[in-house]
Amino acid sequence: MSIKYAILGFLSHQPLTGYDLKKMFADSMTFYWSGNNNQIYRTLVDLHRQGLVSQEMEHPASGPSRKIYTITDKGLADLKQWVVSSPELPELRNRFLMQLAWADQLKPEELADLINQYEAEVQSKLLLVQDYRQRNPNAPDRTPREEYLWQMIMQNWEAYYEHELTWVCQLRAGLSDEQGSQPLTL
Amino acid sequence: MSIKYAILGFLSHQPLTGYDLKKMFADSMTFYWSGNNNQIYRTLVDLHRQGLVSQEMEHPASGPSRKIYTITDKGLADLKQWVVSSPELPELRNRFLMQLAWADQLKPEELADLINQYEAEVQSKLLLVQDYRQRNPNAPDRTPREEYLWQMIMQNWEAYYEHELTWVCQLRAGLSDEQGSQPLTL
DNA sequence: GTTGCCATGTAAGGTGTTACATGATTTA
DNA sequence: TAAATCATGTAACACCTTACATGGCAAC
Repeated sequence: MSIKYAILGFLSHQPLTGYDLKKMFADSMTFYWSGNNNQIYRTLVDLHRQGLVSQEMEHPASGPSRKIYTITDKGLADLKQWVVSSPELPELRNRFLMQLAWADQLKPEELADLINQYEAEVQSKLLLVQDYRQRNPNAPDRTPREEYLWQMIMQNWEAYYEHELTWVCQLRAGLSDEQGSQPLTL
Repeated sequence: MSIKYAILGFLSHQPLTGYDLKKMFADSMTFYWSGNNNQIYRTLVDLHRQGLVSQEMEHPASGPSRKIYTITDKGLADLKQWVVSSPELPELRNRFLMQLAWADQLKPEELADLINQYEAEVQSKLLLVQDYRQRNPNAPDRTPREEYLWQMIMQNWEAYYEHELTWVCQLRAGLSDEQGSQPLTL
């Protein structure tokens, strides 16, 4: 359960409502969640039960009432304990690679088409990430080291999509060169 | 539901039992599944109900009886339809990046330690993938184009872990250089 | 006055993992 | 005779997504 720590992480910067978190997930780029309500609100209830966050109701004169969650010392400790725990290998599920794996029944044009579509997807995502990174140069409340870490995280994503693009080019080149006779020397 | 197509894909080469599939997933490298029984056997039942595979019981004189599944024409058509369907962006969940994101409370040694652990994980996985690729030079029943595609799939994985390693080196370099003062020019 | 945003939540279902259960056969 | 492998399956649970439901306020 890793959304738990994503939430604790966001809360370690500032108190937030469920709705705030939902938005943060939705446009975070680096955190893959769909930003769906169900998980967020349930997890918040759970965190509260475990004493990792405290809850405060706010009934503003205008606007709907909201529950503001603040991380507790216990929550901070739990977060830190997770942060130093052994990192795992990334989970990478590339549906396109599976399509390729069984693509031999396709005609050359069909295969080329598939590859082009994938390239276009990756390309547009890359632009999104680059754009996002330029629009969010640095958050004001971050230490230099933290800022550096976040930049490197963004760069990791950017590099991933860039490498994916160059790989696609290689793939296509190898296919047009007489259907891949000397692909391994590329 | 993408394990469905992974199974159909394997069956498009040859008839297999659930147990065969389980082993293939377990040591496939490129297909991330845990190779757990539950999903495989359930999916096979489901595929059979849908008429995408046919089932044949075998009661060998020695050894347990087994159910051999063979892909049908309908199954082949379904597989092909999926293979040409629009590819999606890969799903990449990197727990380590999330740990980094909230790592600012750590002492420099703790952070360095975390990074080293991640590097070691990636390094050993890379060796595994490289080793696997060299041990399985080419399957006998593949067309040249198919062989090429599988090689490129393996290369995609290999390249991913390689890039992850170089990124880790950059990350560390930027941290030791006076805590990331000029990280962006890397 | 209707669309859109703020804000909370629930229902239902799909997807994936771990662990359990069974029984025969092969190998050490 | 004990352990490993072949072979099939179930139970329970964790995780994640889509869609639904409600209601107030703001802006056009």
